[in-house]
Amino acid sequence: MEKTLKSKIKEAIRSLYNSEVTDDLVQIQETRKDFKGDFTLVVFPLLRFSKNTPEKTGENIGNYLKENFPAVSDFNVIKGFLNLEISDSWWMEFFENLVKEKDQFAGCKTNDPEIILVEYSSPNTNKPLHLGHIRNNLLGFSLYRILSACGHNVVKTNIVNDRGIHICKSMLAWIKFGNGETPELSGLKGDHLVGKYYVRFEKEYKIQIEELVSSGMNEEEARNNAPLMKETRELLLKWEAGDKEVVDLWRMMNGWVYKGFDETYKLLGVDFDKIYYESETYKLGKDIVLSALNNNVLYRNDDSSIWVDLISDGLDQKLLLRSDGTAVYMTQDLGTAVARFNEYGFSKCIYVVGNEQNYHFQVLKAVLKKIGYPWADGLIHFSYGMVELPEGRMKSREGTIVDADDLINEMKNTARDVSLELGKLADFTDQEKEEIFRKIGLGALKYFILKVDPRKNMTFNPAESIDFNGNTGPFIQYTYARIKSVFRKAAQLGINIEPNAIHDVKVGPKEIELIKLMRKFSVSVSESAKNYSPALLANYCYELTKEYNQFYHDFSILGEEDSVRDFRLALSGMTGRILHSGMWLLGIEMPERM
RNA sequence: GGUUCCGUAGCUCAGUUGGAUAGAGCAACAGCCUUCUAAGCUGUGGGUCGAGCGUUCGAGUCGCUCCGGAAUCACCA
Repeated sequence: MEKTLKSKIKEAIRSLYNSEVTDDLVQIQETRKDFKGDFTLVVFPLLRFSKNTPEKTGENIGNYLKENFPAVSDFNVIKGFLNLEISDSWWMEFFENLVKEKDQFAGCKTNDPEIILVEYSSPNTNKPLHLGHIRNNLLGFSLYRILSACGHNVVKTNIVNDRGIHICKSMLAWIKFGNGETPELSGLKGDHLVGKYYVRFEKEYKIQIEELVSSGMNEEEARNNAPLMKETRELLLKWEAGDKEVVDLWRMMNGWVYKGFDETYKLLGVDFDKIYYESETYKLGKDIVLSALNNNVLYRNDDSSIWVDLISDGLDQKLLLRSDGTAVYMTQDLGTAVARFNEYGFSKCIYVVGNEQNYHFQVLKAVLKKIGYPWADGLIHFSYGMVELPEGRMKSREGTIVDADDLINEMKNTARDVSLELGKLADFTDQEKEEIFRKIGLGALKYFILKVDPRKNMTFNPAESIDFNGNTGPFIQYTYARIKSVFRKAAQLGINIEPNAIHDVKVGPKEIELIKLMRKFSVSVSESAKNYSPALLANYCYELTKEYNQFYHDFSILGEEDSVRDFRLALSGMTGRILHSGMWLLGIEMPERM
């Protein structure tokens, strides 16, 4: 609509003032609620063509449009704003086309589809997933769905940090204190079991440090000389040397962890097309660094460590390979990026990684470009803010980490408590009930996290997290369930619920309001894709839900004469379809009843 | 100290490429269940958009300077 309106307005200016104007001067926006009209043209930028007052200019353009463009039924001018009213018949026509459209995302499709990689999750294999990972996974997965809906070819990838000193800590603690404990024997989820030994390591390590400090050593020395740390380093060296016993243990414990992660991913409803392992990409990274050294792009320090100088890029000098020749984090990320490009030839690779790594990704991009990979321009760090608790940041030392599995369970339990207290779903089997509680609990969690602008740090209050009122997932789910309920009832009454059953019917402002909001659906999907922000879409879903709820309360649907009833059924059905699609893009399931 | 990000109602958050009188929810108070699901709807109160200056017809939005908070500046990942 805006597009045709725009060209009509340009036509008007051509005819009235004999001038050509550029698109950016024709500013069209939705009319504010308190004024009459649907779209508003801001006339201020056009005054230099009309050489007239804002009021007169608005008047002239309005008259021209009303005479030459049937969709514009009327207009009014307030100060420098020309409010245009779109005819009811235009809106009805729009709505009927929307109902007929089979592909819900037809309006969102991009003109130039790209191959896009989205990396998310990126767990370490020494501890279970926590609340921060949940935000990461939800953002990444939702981004994948939104970009796909816009017609891009999107690959979901994950990089697992399965190598390094941290996993050796868990291994060592398991060797020393584990007594052969396994997930099967203990009944513990694999990632939790390994995490338990990581915590145990830190605990024992701390004791050793304290002992050394009290015997007169300074803290840094104590950290390096604690027997446990020495043993861990030996373990790492053995791993790098390929010691069979160590590698077997590493394989076994990582296997436990992966099994645990898979369960959590399944609960969250996320998955991946391709998983990369750091243990497989760090060698490629080393090769890249060494060959760049030969081409004089990098330099070697006196102690034979390898560095890159990025001072001319406004960055610093950065280590790429340790003096003993082993890889650092950056090394493997270089390797992973190249491996990905070789495999997929992406035009964009989006890294969903927390904002504490902003600097890392600036460097990664700069190094790749320096080495000579022009495609590095397509690397995008999708940086999101931390999740804080009301008491402040999550800290593992203080035991304030919110575990992902625990949280998901807690959400389900709360959903169950609330539902049962409201006395709902009495006629359902236990299994059906559990399925609905799962959808509601997770819907609450996902929506709560996704509705916030990703860039911002957010506060997550576990106690109040499952608010089922207001701007929440369950509110939207509830509205959807009610729409479904109306249709069940209609079917019982033998009413034809086919969505094309729209006859001539007089529409009121409330209906128009709903249709206008429906029109914004594909816009908000496109905007979400462009800004990499599922939050825009989430807030749109809320807006539509709120509008529909008022409609639902103000009007009866089934109790009207046939033509009105069918129209309202069609409106309800379409609202349900859009809400379902929107929430699906966010990875949120919609229950048919709740 | 350098760099990047954030600051909107008591709390949690929206606010499209700069547009009209600043938007929700929660919390508080007052109404609405014989009626398609009350996990809902309606109403009331609540603001120096961190502060100041600038750019212009117009600034929560753009620029500069402060103030406050976060992250980062590792031979950790």
